[in-house]
Amino acid sequence: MISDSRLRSKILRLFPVVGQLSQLHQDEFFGVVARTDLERGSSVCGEGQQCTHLPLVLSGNVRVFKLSESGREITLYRIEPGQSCVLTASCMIGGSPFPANAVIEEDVAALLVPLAQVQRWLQDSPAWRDFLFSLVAERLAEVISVVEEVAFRRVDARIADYILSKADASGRLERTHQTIAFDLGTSREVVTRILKDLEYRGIVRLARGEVRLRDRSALELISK
Amino acid sequence: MISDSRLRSKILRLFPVVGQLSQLHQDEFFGVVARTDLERGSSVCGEGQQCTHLPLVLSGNVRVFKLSESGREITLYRIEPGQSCVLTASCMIGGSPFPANAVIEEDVAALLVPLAQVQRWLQDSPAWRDFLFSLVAERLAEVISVVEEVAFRRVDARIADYILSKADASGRLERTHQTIAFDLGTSREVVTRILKDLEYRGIVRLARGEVRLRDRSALELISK
DNA sequence: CCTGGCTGTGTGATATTGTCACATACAGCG
DNA sequence: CGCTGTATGTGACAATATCACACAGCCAGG
Repeated sequence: MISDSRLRSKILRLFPVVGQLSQLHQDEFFGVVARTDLERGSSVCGEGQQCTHLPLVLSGNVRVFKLSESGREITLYRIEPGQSCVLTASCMIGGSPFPANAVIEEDVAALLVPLAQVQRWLQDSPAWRDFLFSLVAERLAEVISVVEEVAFRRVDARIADYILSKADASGRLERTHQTIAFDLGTSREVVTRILKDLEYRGIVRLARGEVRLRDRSALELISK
Repeated sequence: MISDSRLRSKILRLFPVVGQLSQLHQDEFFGVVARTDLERGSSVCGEGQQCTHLPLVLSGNVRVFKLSESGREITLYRIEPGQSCVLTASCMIGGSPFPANAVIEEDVAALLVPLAQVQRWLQDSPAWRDFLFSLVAERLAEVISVVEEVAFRRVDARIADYILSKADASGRLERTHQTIAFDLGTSREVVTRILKDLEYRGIVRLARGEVRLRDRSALELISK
């Protein structure tokens, strides 16, 4: 039950779909959803697990990834505030098990919507249907672009993209080589070598746990 | 408009969901859907194209794939009879462009459902909702498993799997090395080399445009 | 029947990426 | 200080991708 009006308006801002529900369903929404906090590092859905609630993320983020037997990982996508775990959603509805792992990357505050309501609003609200379908379509597109990346692009170009897109305004990126490797689905050594080469060429500066961008345009060239 | 009763029963067999629509919607279904034939080799959805109908496949199949600039390809999944192009579906509903290519692999007969009906039945029929959601969930799972394959498995193991799963009862597989490479997202030379090695080891026999399985258990070992 | 031309296959050379095995460097802490 | 993890650096070698080209089987037109 959500009564705090500040929280309500935050919810409405992040999930405009809630505002598009009928007054009745909106009341029901605030009545049945539960707020949870999930701590950084905790695992959300194990491989093959069944889910009974649809989580709507208010803050923090969740990394959804695949694990290999040899200890490598690859990130499929991240769930950011205003989004939801559609894999959860589709598995709930389709009844299949969850085909990946998910861990909290930054402390998450989320709302849990029980399966029954998810289904009912799906029936009653076009906005809710669009919301869920758009989420799934978006994810499918994201995962397809991961396939494209892994299958066709060179690792140096992917690392270049990674730095360009994740570095903060001052060009700093706080990650270990291992973290980057886990995101990209490659091995730590490869990341180390490519970064070292970029440093040698004066394009980045390296320090323990951090990459600093020096020459943005050169990196853009490498990212092609 | 579908009036042929043999066709009707085929549709009901391939798409049980149609039988679960209300009588009214079922009549509407047979009234509004159009039958199309698509010829082998024709391209269905170009990258970035918008779709206005949901195609339900009755026979034949469609290969959905990604193209790289360098001329490589990778198959994301195939649409078989009884299935539909959910990418189409989710793009229709989510409004985003289609992020891949699709070509007819074997001549296709399909039904086209206009967007308006797709949306309306989504509202009225739980069975229809489940049908569409399950399709999307399935595709998402398929594409995720492609990511896993490409990122983590060795090409020889993937080729072994490929032969085991696609060869007919007598162990024959009619494909060129290029075709296999396109499916797996690797290059033709790599396929040639691995197959040649398998032949040298007595596990397969090669001929122009065909692979013949000789030693199933050895291949299963390679596929791990 | 011969002969191009096309498609499919074979192969070496070289670059990139993944794996294994260690070495070294840095940070925090008693 | 020295100890203990975590993070990074690197050589050697295996697997894969790319490039360049050779050659083999098939087939249509002469």
